[in-house]
Amino acid sequence: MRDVAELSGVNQASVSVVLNGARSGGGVSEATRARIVQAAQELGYRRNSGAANMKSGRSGWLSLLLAYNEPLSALNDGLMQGAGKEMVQHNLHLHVEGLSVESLYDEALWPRALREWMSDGIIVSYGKRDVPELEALIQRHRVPVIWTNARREADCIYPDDEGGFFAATQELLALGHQRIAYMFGGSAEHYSTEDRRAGYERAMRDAGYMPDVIHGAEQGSEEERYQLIRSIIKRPAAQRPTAVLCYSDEDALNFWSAALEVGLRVPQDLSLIASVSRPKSLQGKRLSGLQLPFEQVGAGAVRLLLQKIEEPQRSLPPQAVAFEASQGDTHTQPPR
Amino acid sequence: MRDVAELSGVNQASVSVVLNGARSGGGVSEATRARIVQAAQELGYRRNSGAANMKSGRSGWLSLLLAYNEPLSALNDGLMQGAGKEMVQHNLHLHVEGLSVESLYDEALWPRALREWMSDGIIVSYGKRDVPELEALIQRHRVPVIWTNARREADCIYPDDEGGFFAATQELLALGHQRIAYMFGGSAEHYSTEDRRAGYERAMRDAGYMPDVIHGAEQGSEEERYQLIRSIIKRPAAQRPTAVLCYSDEDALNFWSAALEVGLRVPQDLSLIASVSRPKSLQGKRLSGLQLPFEQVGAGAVRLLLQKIEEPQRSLPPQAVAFEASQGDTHTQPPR
DNA sequence: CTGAAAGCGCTTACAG
DNA sequence: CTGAAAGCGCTTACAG
Repeated sequence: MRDVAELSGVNQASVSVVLNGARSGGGVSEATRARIVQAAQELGYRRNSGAANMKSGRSGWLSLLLAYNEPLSALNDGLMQGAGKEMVQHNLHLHVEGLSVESLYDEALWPRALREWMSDGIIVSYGKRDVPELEALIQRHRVPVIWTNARREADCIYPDDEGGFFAATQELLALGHQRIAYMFGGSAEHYSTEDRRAGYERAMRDAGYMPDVIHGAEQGSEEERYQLIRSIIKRPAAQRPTAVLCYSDEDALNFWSAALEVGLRVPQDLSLIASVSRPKSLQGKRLSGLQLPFEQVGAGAVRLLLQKIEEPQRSLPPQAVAFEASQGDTHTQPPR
Repeated sequence: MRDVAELSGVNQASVSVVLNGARSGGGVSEATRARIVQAAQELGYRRNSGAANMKSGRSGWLSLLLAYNEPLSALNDGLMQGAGKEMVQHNLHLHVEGLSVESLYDEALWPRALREWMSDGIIVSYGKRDVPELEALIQRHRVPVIWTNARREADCIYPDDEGGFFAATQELLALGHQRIAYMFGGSAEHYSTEDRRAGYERAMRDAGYMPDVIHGAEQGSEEERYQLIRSIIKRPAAQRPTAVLCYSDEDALNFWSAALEVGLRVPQDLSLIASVSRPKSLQGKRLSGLQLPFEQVGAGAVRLLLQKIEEPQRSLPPQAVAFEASQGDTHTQPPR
């Protein structure tokens, strides 16, 4: 900056105002401004963000702490994009640190966003229900935090899994399905496991039908799980579900292939809906899916975090983000 | 830090040495050290990393610029993890910024890692073949850079797609397959599109067989693509391939479902191998896959970048990372 | 419209 | 073993 000032024949402070000044203009003539910009270009000037942050007390960074634990890490893209787009509007930047399980227990591996003062706030996407270690770490460091993809008492935002599966079940009911099964799935550590089933059951009960939750084989091998699915597809037609709602898209594809195996068509003979984080296809048809609304979760998390940064003491009420209606080629009227 | 010094009755500089000093000890007695650590805990001291970087001239961050463009963004996890693990060993931290297409053209959206001086070097994962805009941006900012997932003249590291598909073809040949087809795929912008096909063709020619590349429908709908696959499965047995190698796991699953539709079994009647970024299953069997070696690419990128930071002028030779042998349940001996 | 000065929170050589 | 001082590169209020 001193070099730029010298080359353009002005004071270093003027360079600061022109290149990074908050108020545009700031009392610098157009000619001077042009000279400074020119000089900065010539010298390849890049601001030292450490120095800038030190003075201003704000870094302009928000940190996203992303758990490495499969299968939840697949959620990255949507969250990042949603958060990123929202941040552009506030002239903020997103900064992602991976968070491995081990890193919670070894001080040397702690995310730097927690250990040091380097971002204005933190968005956590951990995915498990209870992480007391992480909780303690955060408490101790008094950083503004918003939790995503977790249902907690405050300061969180997550997809409305209960509502989404309720609505999807209603959609199938509206098409005329009555024997709608739910293929249970998910990790015991994640709220969605309970919530999705609950949404399905509520819709079934509301409509006066018995929920049919397909359990078992959760712990078994993939092979066992497939055999279970096959046995359901092979039920006599009058007992076979005409539609299956699945926690996971993998299971939906397994229903699909089991149907193929016995000569049933999807969706004419069997409707399928599952939640998906990215579109899935088979036979050139798109699996009807509830797209997880992670872009909105990401954007919402940024907005909440900005509030939290303003008023760190205030608890923010939990926020559930609605799914969009299921889209795809694998749900239709039931066979008559 | 001043507060910590006061509370523990020492000079601020001693606090710095104890809490963040490079050389352990640094000439501070054990008793003093303990008092200082205690005081820091009590006050919840967190170092201001901006100030620290400013003094030391090194930030301890490496930036990973990650393209948002589907479908390449799915590569995140492996790269991040591989890079992250390697960095821990050098006491460095990984910092990820998303890179959208638009951000290349709008100065306000440029990654901060480029605009500002805030990390010691950059790992780029963009995925497209040519990105002159990004190239120019980087050149202009004179930051040490390593490119991943791109085959370039220098300073890059990428999966050895040619070698991987060569080896997979040889594996199928070794099992006794002769009619091995290759389902073409990939984006025109990515080197793997060419390289995978080339690896397949080289293995076939080496063995004295005609390559059978299934083209067409690249631009068509998913439905058209599936019809093409179906027509191949419906060929008379003597002309039908006994094994298909696929660029994408989606196509492999489509071959699989087409086989199911006409009553062929996988792998007894049809072997399938595809490259995968995460495991895929159908019917409770795992698709035989070439696992993309992104963890190694990430770790290697960090090592290369550290070299580059030491000697920014030197061009580093391109580095291709081998795939592991294909694993899964869908390749076996051909039907007799 | 432009310049001089203070100070953000650290690290590092150096003096005691 | 401990302390005093300089200075990293900025921003911001203030003086001219």
